[in-house]
Amino acid sequence: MDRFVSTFTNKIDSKGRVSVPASFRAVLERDGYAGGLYCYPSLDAQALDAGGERLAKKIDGLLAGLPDYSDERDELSVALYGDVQVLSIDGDGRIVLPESLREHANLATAVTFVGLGDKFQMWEPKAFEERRREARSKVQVTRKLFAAGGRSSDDDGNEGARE
Amino acid sequence: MDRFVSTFTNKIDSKGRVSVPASFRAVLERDGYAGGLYCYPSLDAQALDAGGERLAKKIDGLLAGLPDYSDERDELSVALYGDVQVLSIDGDGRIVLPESLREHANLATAVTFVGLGDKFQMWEPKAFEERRREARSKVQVTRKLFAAGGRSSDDDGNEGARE
DNA sequence: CGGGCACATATGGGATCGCATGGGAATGGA
DNA sequence: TCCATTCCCATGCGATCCCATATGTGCCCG
Repeated sequence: MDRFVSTFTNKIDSKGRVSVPASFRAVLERDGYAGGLYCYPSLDAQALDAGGERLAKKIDGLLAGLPDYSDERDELSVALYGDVQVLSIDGDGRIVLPESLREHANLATAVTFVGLGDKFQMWEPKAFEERRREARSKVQVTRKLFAAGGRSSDDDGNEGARE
Repeated sequence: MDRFVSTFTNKIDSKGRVSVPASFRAVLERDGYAGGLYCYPSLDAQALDAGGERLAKKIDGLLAGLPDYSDERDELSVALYGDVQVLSIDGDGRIVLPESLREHANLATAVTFVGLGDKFQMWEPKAFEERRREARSKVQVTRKLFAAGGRSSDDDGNEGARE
């Protein structure tokens, strides 16, 4: 297993600690774990994005695509790197979320970890339920577009993966 | 044999375990079994979809087509990866269905496994009976359309493969 | 041709292990 | 000295493993 998959909800204890789901930790180690977890506010949601080395490389890759000293690059650099925190995982597989991050995602007593392949997100549980509902209904639409769109080689794939 | 075929109904025991039909397990192993079974709620039915590595790659393929950090990608990721569970198969060929999945498919005491070629579905037995009846009558209609259109060779193929 | 034996599968229960969680002790910085 | 952070250990629950039983199916041998 080398991707972040499925969702887990864990509690935040009185010291602000949260267990990272064991399966996610396993992925991180396979990913060339360097003692830290990269974590930053999601750009377009009240959630946090996090991942290991692979995610860090992806961000680098995104920036590399933009010309040096362009406004876009500066903005993206700030947006992506500016708020990144490196969270260390303690001996029991737990992390501590800094105040600034908890605030952005509105985290108080529990955290829902959502695997997204290369990275994972951390949500306030109720907010995630809402988001999931939304995503589902939108996918229904997207799916119809795929089916109607007609890239036939992909078509097979879609049929298999969706239904 | 490299496709999931035919249907089986097995019981859920007091711990929530269900035996995966032996023939399905055989398919999974041929599929490059990596210790887990990918399973997620069907988007448009009260059932679960499941498969092996091949199915996982299809999901990846879908996402690979979308740019990083696009809204579409995020939504698909959440809807697909977020809901996916990796179920491990124990030494006796059984899996445990998490509460969230059982709920979606309304599974309580038994599960009907339905082979669909690349993947298979898990249904509450009565719900599946209902669904099967429906499918049968629709096939009748489809068949008449084919017959009218005139490609008779395809006729056989579809009918055989689907139901 | 028939009986019985061997094997595979499904199912149930007990024992063990790992993980999430909570709290106290040690450490370090202001 | 006080507060915050990190380390270490204890515990309870759930998940996983292992073994036992039942039911059936095919095969071999009489």
